[in-house]
Formats: sequence, structure tokens, C-alpha cells
Amino acid sequence: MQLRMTNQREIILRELRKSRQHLSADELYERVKKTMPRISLATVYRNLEILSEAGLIAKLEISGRQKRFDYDVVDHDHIYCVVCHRIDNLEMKRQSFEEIPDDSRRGYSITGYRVEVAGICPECKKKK
Amino acid sequence: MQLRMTNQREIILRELRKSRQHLSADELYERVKKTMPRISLATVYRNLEILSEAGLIAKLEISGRQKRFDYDVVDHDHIYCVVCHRIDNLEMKRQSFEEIPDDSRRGYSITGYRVEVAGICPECKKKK
DNA sequence: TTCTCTGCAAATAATTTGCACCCAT
DNA sequence: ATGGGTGCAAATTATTTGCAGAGAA
Repeated sequence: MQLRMTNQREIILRELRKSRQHLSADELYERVKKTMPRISLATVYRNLEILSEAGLIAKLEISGRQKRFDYDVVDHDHIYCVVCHRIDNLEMKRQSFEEIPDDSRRGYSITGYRVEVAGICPECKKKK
Repeated sequence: MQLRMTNQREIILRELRKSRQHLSADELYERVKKTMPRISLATVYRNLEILSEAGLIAKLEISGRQKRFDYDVVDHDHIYCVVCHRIDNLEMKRQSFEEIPDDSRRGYSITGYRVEVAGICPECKKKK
């Protein structure tokens, strides 16, 4: 199965990159609709999935009701708001994880790790 | 509003602790039903929410379709399986996060952080 | 007695899927 | 012309909520 670069796929990718944010499917749908009003939300879902499998975007594993997608594929960590669930990048060097002791691995084959910092974002601090 | 320790609440708490796992609401429901067959799934959801607000259990922020709950309230990190989404504890000392440089904080007030190690669990390795 | 809690069913929210037609290659 | 992609609507999955009766304090 080979990927086709359809118009909708191209716009979805472009809008996510342009946003420089970590959008959910429906947030991205709202933006994409401005350029392509007849696009379906299902198409956005399908393409986010496909694009992340293809490695063109990243699917975030941070909790929250909705899945979020990252325009930046390079390994990096995140800081997120415990109030509004917004996610931002964390500019911080990552240390290697050779240091995980064997008896902590519990028989897992380790494929990666991430650091997630939780906090309250500037906007939500203002609202209080 | 004060908490009442009802029978269902007690059993939910006991079963989660007994499991020593990071169960989702419906997994816990299946276990609790063995002791209390007429309990409703809604009660399990409601109580997991209430118990985690009360600090008796912890709501995990790791992604996956379903929310998962932790019998252990003490700060610790997790390792999870990218295939089956099972979660286990990571026995590893946590280093302090004073080291987050100010310009990485992006205006957030930091409330905590966690390290999540991803991997493939022993069971899923076998299945391949 | 008082008011929180529960079971049940119905409602929501997020995401996925079947299907007939469309269009990139 | 082929077979992946799309829009639409219906289906699923996970979770939440309204309500009337139950039971803990």
C-alpha cells in the first residue's frame, strides 16, 4: 500500500505544521475547513493516523480526552497544562537512558522514553 | 460534601489495591463484580473519580484509549507497553527538576513531572 | 432523618467503519 | 484503469449524567 498525496492530506499536513501547536483532530478540522469546506472530520482522523504511521507527524501519548498530534517528529519532551490540557514543547536536552537498571525494566524491551512536565499555563493562571 | 465509605467504594478500593496493577474502569468492574454482582459500571467510574480526588488512589496521565488508575499514590514513574498498553511501575529514583531552565518553562507554574518509559512487555514479545 | 450514593438507562464525546463514488498515479 | 482516498452516515467505545429509590451517618 503506497501513500497518495491528496489535496486533503496536503492541507492537513500544512495546517498542522503551520499551527506550531499540538492540535487534536477536531481543532485541526476547524482550521482545515477554512481552506477546504467540504472536508470530512473522518478524513482528518484517517489522515492523522496515516501521517503519523508514515512518520510525517507524531502522535502524542500524553493523556487527556483527545489524541493530539505533533508537527515536530524529532524526539523532544513536553510540558502540558493540567487545567486546559494544552501542550507545549520543552526545550531541554535529553539524557540517555542507558541508566535504567536491568531490574527496573521488568522484562520489557525499551523503545524510548519521555519526560512530561505538568503545570499551569500562563493563560490559566490569569483566569484564576 | 463528605465521603461515605459504602460497601461498593470499599470493594473497589480493595480490589484495585489487591490487583497491584494499573487497571481501567471496566477491568476493575469485572473483578469487583465477582464479589458484588449487581454493582454498576457507572458506580465504578464515579468512585474511581472520587477516590482519586480524595487522594486514595491516583489517576494516571498516560495515554491510551482508557483512563487507568494506580493503587500507589506515592510519586513514581511508569513503563508501559506500546502494544497492549499495559502499565507497570518503574523502580528508579527520581532526580530533582530544579534543573528546568527558566526559558524552558514557557511561563508555566510547574506542579510536577513524570518519566514514562515505553517498550514492549514480556507477554507481547512472546506473541510475535 | 438527611443527604450522599447507587443502579439503570439514556445521553455525550471521541473515534472508527461500511459503502459507493472519486481521483492520484 | 486501478486501487487507495473521500464524504457521509451509522456504528463503536469510553465515559458521564438524570432520576428515583437505597442506605450510611
